[in-house]
Amino acid sequence: MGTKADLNRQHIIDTADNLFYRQGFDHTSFSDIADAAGIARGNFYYYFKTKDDLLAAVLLSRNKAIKDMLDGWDKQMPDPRQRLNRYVQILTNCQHEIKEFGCPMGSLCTELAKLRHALQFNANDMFEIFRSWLREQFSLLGRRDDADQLALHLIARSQGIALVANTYQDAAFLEREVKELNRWIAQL
Amino acid sequence: MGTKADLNRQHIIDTADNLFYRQGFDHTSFSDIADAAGIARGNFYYYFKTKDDLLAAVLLSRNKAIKDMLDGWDKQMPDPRQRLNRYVQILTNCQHEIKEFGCPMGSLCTELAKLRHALQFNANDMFEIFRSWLREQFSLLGRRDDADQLALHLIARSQGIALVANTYQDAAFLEREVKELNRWIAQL
DNA sequence: GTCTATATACGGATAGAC
DNA sequence: GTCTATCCGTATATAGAC
Repeated sequence: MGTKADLNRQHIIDTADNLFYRQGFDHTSFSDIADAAGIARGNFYYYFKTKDDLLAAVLLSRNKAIKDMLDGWDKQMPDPRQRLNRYVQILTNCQHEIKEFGCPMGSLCTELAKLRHALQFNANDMFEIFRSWLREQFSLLGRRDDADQLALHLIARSQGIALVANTYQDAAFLEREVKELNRWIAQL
Repeated sequence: MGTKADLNRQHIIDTADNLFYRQGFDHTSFSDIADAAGIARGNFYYYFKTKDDLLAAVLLSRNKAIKDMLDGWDKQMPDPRQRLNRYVQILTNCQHEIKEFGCPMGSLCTELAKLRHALQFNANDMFEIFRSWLREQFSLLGRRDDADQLALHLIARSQGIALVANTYQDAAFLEREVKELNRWIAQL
């Protein structure tokens, strides 16, 4: 439904999503979100009962965005190898954000693990969507036996690159490692 | 100096270090540290003026521990390949902590980046100590031209493994990837 | 649906007795 | 050096007028 309330709700979710990414979940206050979204603090609770409710909504919103993106890739690209390279290309396309704030998925999962947050494992769904999609591509390449291991391997490689690029704020390192991953995909 | 005050100071540092690792820096309060260390909140400020001072002391303490460890390895093992494998073995030895809390260096750097903390780049020193030591080992293996790139590559691989092992709380994945890294070192 | 005002808890940090 | 008591800011969350 495209009612005004629904649009406001999604606007809050998008604003919170962005701030959670840039500042961390715990470190982002309702005031931060309210200010950035242009609404009053009090009105906030009309849409979300607690901060955890808001986090849950952000996670669902992210999951949908990831699924939509992968569906689009599937329609545009029939070749699994091309799809794998498109996955790796995220690192290049988002290199400025990654340099500043790391990976939105990895940094959030890391934080929720430390907080021992109730939604810690809900956040894994983001990775799971990528993982099953990657598994499918490796299967199509004939690697049915170790498709899942290859999927997790590629995710871990990407996460390591994002973490180091963020820590060192080094985009050149990121570019080098992306080329390395492209070579790895080519020789599978 | 081994005075009582110095011992207390180091005791606070060690307690804070452990809590920062398990709960995160921002999420750990003075009350948490005081309770865990068995001292009163007020007495805390006799040793450290601010929370940031305490973090700085924790970082220095970590740096010293890393240097001492690497010096020990250098004395025990003359072969650079053996040393590289010993580095990777940290993942296996610490798999339970990594599964629960991730890598102490990577998760702290990730958090400080989000907080835009003044000591964000001080925390990188931990990685820098490993990086220069790894660079030395790759140089000894005859890879003088790309020694630094190999060092960063290995650090990124390790970080990705720790992050995914923590996110999925999956020790089997960690073990598989460690074997992969051992193969990579063997065929350098 | 949106706002202001406020309850309540907890954070870092300080003062000062002992 | 160690403790208790406390200030002050900010956080989540709620109440209730409009």
